[in-house]
Amino acid sequence: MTADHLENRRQEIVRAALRCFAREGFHATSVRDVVRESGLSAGAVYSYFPSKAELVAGAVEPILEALTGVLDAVVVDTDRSPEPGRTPAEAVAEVLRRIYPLAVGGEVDYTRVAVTAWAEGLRDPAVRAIAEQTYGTVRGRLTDRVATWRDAGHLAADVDAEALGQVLFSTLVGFVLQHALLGDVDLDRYATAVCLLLPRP
Amino acid sequence: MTADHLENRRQEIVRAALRCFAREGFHATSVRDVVRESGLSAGAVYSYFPSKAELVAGAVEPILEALTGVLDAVVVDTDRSPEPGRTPAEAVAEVLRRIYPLAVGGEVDYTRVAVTAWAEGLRDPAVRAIAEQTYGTVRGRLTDRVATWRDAGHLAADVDAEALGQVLFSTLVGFVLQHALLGDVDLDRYATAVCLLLPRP
DNA sequence: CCCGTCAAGACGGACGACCGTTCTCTAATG
DNA sequence: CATTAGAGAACGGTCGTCCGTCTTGACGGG
Repeated sequence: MTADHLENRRQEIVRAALRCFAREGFHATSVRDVVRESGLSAGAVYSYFPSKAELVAGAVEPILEALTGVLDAVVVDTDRSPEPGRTPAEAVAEVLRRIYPLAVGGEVDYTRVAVTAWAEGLRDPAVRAIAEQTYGTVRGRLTDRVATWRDAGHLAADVDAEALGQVLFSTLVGFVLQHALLGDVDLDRYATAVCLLLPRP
Repeated sequence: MTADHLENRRQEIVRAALRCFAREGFHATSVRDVVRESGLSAGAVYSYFPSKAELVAGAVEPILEALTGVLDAVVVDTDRSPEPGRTPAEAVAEVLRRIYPLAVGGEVDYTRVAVTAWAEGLRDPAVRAIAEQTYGTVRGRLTDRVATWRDAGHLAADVDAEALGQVLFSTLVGFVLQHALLGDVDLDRYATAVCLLLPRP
């Protein structure tokens, strides 16, 4: 088996699994469901993933990687600009606008997978590790932006950048939750509202 | 069986179930687990709850009711004051401060149950209905506060109150998620940071 | 050029464990 | 004695996983 073939099959299976997970969550989808959705056999799936838990981890990881990717792209764009023209809140809004089409534009709604991944992270150490690492990175970037913004004199010198980074992070995950669970949030209106936070003095 | 006895037993079972759910989530806790935790028998549990799904719903409902209760209390307090002295962000911070001891001060960490309830709401219509109703109410209250604040001239007249209400709601659920999943948020620092979001002009 | 060989990928039924739920029996109460 | 809450074994079904069987396609000897 060539390495290419192995990787292709793995991705095929992961995509089938994600369709199932988005529909029913991790626990309510059986391995049989994934097998059926993938068009393969149980034996075939188990020759690419040693257990259901590994399949879950394999499905969660690329989603969170995409999030850090987008965030880094926005930060890089910002760093390139001559001066920090965006407030930290505007940076968050930009991240939202960029990640939205990736999250809900495809065949699966990744916001639904994200919410089930949060729940799974509470008990599965592997998922938790992925979440801690990724979300830690994302939040750290936001904290850095806040600190820079504060040190440029736009916020009081004693502002707690880390806590404010946590709050801005909340506006990201809060959008994900409301989109997945309540389904009544509009990206543009939400992003616009985010930009009202931490206004320039 | 007296109505008192029935209600006491039901609450006993619900509390045992919540301990299990906070540990492992809904799907990973079996009815046997709840039976063991409650010290009763399977037959007894099933004579108070017709199914596991009802048990889940019975566990989720009082948690969300507590949330709306606290929110209403804060809104009432605010309405009593001679003028709206609190910004909408400060109202959110106050809700956080009041609900925190209820959520994590007892024998179970309700933020963990909340996160698993979100995931369950994606697929269980009964849980979803409870979440939609409660969170809809909470968000509506926040939207009202924003609209009042805007109409008092503290925000531009064309501000989208509903969207800003959604953003403020995100800071609530975002705290819950970060507390449950990452465990590294400090209530006081977070609440203080929330207050910075919408400063008085 | 054709056919026999062989290895590897895929298949899908089988397995034990455990699931949610039910039902009969027991014990204690008033 | 009548009634009923509670106990816990038992049931059919489904779970995750494994493994024996089969298909397929590349390759080399005649």
